[in-house]
Amino acid sequence: MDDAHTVIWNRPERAAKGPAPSRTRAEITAAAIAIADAEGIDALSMRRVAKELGTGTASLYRYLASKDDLLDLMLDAVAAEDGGPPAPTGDWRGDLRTLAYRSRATIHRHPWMTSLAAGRPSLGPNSLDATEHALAALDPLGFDIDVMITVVDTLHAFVRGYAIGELAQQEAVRRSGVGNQEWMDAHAPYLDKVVKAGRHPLLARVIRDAELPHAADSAERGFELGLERLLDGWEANLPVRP
Amino acid sequence: MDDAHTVIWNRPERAAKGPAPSRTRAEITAAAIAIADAEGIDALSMRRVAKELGTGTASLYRYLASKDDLLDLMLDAVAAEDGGPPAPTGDWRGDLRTLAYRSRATIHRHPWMTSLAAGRPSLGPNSLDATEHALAALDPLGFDIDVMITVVDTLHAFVRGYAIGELAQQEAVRRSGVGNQEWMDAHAPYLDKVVKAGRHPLLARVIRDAELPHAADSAERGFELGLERLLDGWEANLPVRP
DNA sequence: CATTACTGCGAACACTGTACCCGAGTAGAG
DNA sequence: CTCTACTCGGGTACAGTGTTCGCAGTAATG
Repeated sequence: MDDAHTVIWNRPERAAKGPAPSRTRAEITAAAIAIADAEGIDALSMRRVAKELGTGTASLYRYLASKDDLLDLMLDAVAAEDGGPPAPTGDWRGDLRTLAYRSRATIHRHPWMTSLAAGRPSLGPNSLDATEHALAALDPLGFDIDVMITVVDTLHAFVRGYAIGELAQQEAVRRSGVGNQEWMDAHAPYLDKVVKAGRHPLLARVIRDAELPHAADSAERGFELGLERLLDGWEANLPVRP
Repeated sequence: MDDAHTVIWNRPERAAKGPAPSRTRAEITAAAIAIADAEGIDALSMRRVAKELGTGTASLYRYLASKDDLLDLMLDAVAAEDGGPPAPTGDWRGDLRTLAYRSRATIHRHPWMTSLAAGRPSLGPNSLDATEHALAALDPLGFDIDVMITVVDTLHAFVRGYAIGELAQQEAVRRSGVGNQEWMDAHAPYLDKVVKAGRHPLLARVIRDAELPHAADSAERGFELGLERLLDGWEANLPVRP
């Protein structure tokens, strides 16, 4: 069995013999990302990609073994799009913060990422680069290598999880085709009923008294607050330098 | 326009007139969850659910407006399955920890949750219950209501994001149909190449020296570590009690 | 220059979600 | 008790999906 090609990153772009391919994997990936960005992940079909590229649908399967491979390529392409992560500055808090904000911004630019990452670990070269740089920011702290992994994992988990929560709202609005105001109007009577039922006193307090949910930058501020507490947690557990 | 029924939770189970429906929404939801648990989210189709229930496919649309509605119902049903969250004990760290572990366990029992939650805010009654209880655990701490929201959000974000990372691996294995060992074998030569290339010294150190990734309970320990740091972060920022 | 190994791609297959329509059956009104 | 209005179940159909097959054409190799 030809094991070498079962992993997309190991497949050669061009064959040894035969005519030159008229398209590249990068071209196909870019077209797919453009579609997903503009019309959502549900609009991304092989036929749609082919149409965008002015080619036959079946031709795509000369470059990709499956649609899943295309999704892998999309995830990795996105990981590289802003020229790779910045170099460590020595200020580990700032570095991690920057990393987190950039990661969140990337997800916002490509909302479909969140639904994709759910069933797909990314081992693409650009994703590996990103992990390397996150580790580099932590390196001077003197953490155990195992602890460093958990720090990076936790940071990623928080960013991913938080961004998913943010986008779930937006996606629901987009999917149902109604505007944000109409969506809130549609749910308001239901939430009112919940509050009036009295079995959720704290939720009622949230709906009545909380200011953050109504703020224009509520997601921004919630993200900042969560992130800073996370950093605080590590700062309180720095290893003793020898 | 009939706004009241545009939200699934407001739709009456039974119509005012006419014959009694032979199935319930709960029955359909349970069948769908069983399929998704056993065969993965990709195997969940309306025809498959209908077959499981011994009914016609089109009949399902008497109970649900769309497949998306079914997915919403599934998410909310899962939120209720272990009899609701436990009551606050006064030990806020313990309470939040319990909540986090239960949430993670639920996701592990139903891996498809992660791919669904990506595009769907959960406003079902059971999901609201869960939020209420999380807020209750925090109530005695004297946090501002807005801060309480961010704490709950951040905790959820971490748990969701971390569990997604865990399941991505498992899902990839399940999807490709090969065992965990075969999967690692298939990727090993590629990772070796990366290490040998020398441009990822810290990743190389991880692959060579780290013990955690090879431990049987690596995910468990990583989760615990991340969670404790998160709790540390809040503990370091408790409000001054008057 | 024949051979070989590739490329592009139309057509087809087995699926999917769901709209439409029908006969059958039931509940409330008179 | 009859009538009528409405709901239920479900067969059929449609548009769309990912993917495979087979064939014609092309570029490099020996």
